[in-house]
Amino acid sequence: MFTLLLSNIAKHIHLSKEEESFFISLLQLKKLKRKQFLFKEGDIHKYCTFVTSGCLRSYSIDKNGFEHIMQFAPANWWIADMYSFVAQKPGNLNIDAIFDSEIITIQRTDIEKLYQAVPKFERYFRVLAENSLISHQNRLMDNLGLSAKERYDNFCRSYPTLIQTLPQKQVAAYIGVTPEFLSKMLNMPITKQAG
Amino acid sequence: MFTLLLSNIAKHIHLSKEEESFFISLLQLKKLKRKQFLFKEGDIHKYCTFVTSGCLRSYSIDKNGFEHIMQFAPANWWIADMYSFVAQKPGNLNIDAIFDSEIITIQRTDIEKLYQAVPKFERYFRVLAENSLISHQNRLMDNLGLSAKERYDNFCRSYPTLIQTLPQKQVAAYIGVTPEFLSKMLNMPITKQAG
DNA sequence: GGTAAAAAATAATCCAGGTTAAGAGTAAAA
DNA sequence: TTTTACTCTTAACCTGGATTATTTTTTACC
Repeated sequence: MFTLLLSNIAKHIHLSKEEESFFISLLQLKKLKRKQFLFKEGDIHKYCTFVTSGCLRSYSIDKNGFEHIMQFAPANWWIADMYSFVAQKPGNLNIDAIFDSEIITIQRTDIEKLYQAVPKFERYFRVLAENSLISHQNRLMDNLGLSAKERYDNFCRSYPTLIQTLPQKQVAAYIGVTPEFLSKMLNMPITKQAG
Repeated sequence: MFTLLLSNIAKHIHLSKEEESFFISLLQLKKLKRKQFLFKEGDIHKYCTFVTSGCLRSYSIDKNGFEHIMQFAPANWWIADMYSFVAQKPGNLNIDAIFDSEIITIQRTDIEKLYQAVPKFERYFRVLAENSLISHQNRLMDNLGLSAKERYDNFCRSYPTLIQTLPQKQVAAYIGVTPEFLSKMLNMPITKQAG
């Protein structure tokens, strides 16, 4: 039930039996149906979420009504509106389930308790934040320097499993093109494709 | 000498006199001349850097030879090629000084020692990484959803001091347009500017 | 299975921002 | 104080990707 999360944590820090059971006592299990929201723009984010099955996404909606996907979270990933979660102010993101999903949540106030009781968790979440920062920096550079085709190829390389199950539309909203252009690009004769 | 850094740290964690002097013993002071490199693409990043005066920048160079700026680091900011620093592999970024600068560096191996000796620093760097993550996420959404003019206005709002001292070219390389287009945009009649 | 809704394909037209090139300021270095 | 090298501007032209609209295919759900 919690094994996926515990083994994820074990990669970074070692917990005693007591620490582990204290941690588990702070967790809640939930299920989300496809298209069900975990968090809406304007809410204040109270939970950090770990996905054990299915897939969630976080995205913002720009002033023209277009969705831009910040992150996909398949099994074994954390997801949150970091800004709202950290600052405890209304967030700009929406988070919902792309497929039926099972998640584990932990409340913000409980994370603070956890940091007090088991400071090792500061390390775990530091490493997570650093890795997430690195991947966002990479993505930013890709958006500034690569063509749509290159960003698409990158995406396929980074998420070989996801690309098979996700609607094209969602991929377009992640790499930063319209669904129409992505379709055109994928059906373009090979000879015309940019490397 | 180290007061700027110490007061930055004091905002997040409290250090005893012993902890403080141990920390200081790990630091090195350096000076960089304008245009001098701290780090070049392909190097393995051994230092984390805190700027006490002047301004550094980190940037990558795309396959067409264009620079894209990841971060400006004026006084009171940290800067590093996080990927290279964390993974200890050759990095993709360059870091150099835009103006003559004074910096404090700490070696990666010493940071690990610091985490062992004073675990509170895990918290300090966790909070830093989280804040940095939030601002990179914001920037990513801005790049996906806003026009060049809006990104420029955002930049002016976020860095009111920097905008006065930076060459336009550097601002263009940050917001993701060519210097030519930025110039055109800034000299466009007000009536034609997008909101 | 039937049908309503969403997703994908196709195509014509449009535009924000890129490209190229050349000249005019301006700062730095010698 | 004169080179030398950036930086900024201007302008004509170009293009990757957006927009809009219509049709076809797939998927979800009764």
